[in-house]
Amino acid sequence: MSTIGRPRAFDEEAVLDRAVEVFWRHGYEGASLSVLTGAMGINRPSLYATFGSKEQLFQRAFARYHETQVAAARAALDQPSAYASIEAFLRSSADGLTAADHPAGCLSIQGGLACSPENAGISKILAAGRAATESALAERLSRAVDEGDLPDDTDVPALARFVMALSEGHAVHAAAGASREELQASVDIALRAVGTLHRP
Amino acid sequence: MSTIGRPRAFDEEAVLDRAVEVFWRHGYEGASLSVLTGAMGINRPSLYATFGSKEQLFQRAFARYHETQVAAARAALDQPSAYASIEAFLRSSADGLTAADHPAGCLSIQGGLACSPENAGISKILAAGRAATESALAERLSRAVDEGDLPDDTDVPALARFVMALSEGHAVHAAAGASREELQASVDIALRAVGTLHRP
DNA sequence: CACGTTCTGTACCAAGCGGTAAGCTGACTC
DNA sequence: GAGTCAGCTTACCGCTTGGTACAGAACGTG
Repeated sequence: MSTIGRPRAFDEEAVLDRAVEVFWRHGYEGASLSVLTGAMGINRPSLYATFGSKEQLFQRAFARYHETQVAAARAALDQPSAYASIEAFLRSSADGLTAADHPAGCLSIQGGLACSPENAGISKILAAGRAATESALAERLSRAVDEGDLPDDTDVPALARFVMALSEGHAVHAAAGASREELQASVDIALRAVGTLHRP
Repeated sequence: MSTIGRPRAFDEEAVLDRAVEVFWRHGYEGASLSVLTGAMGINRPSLYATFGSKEQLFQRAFARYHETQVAAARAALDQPSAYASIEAFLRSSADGLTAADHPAGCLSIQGGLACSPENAGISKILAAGRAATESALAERLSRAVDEGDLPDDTDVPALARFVMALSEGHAVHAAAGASREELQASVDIALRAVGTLHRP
């Protein structure tokens, strides 16, 4: 914008990344402003001047989470076959859910599946994010049907839901301490189901 | 206990059921004492005299949830084959997650996957409950291996984890509004994977 | 009937919550 | 170097949180 006035003493994206981590670890309601500002290294008024409110900060954080984390899983859908896309999606999810450089699990679920009545909007935002990912999955699978890669009578929404639900369950497991190998072994089993779909 | 003194004006199990529903809908931290006492129809001091603290109330509520809800899914494991047990487990879970007489989803997950630091114990209690169900599943599958129903080289823990993770994912979906039929269609796909295990 | 006992209702507590007003600090322009 | 504007710091706001002290009400017992 402008260079007049005292320059900002922090990098907006950097402090946003710290906020992502706090929300990820403690959820929306569990992340108090004191913990947030402590982790972000800025004071309350700076937070409010920059992001507006706790809820707006969360939305920014959630958007950034999608850019930096969910994008990888979505990119995995660029595989030549439906099977390969699902495998890549599930494997990269499992990797992301158990990566060492950030909290275990998934912000879309840790963030606040259940909230107090006044924060019900947060649950909706998270659900919308998950639904968008599921839609991307369904679109990829629909293309596979068009290309003859999957049978015409494939229940595409159900298959997308199955894959997404498994990934969400893995997120729950990861948050409880499951290892990467444990999740990948579960993926192995899921892929057996997908394998049966290719040969009608 | 004793009949001396003023008799209690409420039924302990009845008010506990109301507490279960509030925790289920709003999670541990999202369920304030005001909302809890309002739904339970008792005053704060009665709640504390009867249950001790909010956390102890939650533990009682979670135990009751297991008795009344999770027990059905566990009972589904009493089927003659591993396939039938898994199918019954997943189908009864899907039914329970979308029943009309209580909130959608699962208290074990809605309750508080992520919490503020001082309530981290709640997440652990919930995780332990889920782990217990997964163990019951694994035990049933292990028996199936012993009986020759599943191949000797079956990765039993992974299969149990797969089934449990899918069920948890369905809980996430149900909380976001998924219908019973949508979940059952996802179960249909999962069962394809299980079907391939029976014929080695 | 008065007693001890136990529950209920009101009214309250300290602490933490999300959010903000006001003044100081620092970097730029003129 | 004075003026200006944005950001930082401190201290505070009203409100809600989980939890409790205290007095009154309802019972069984002497």
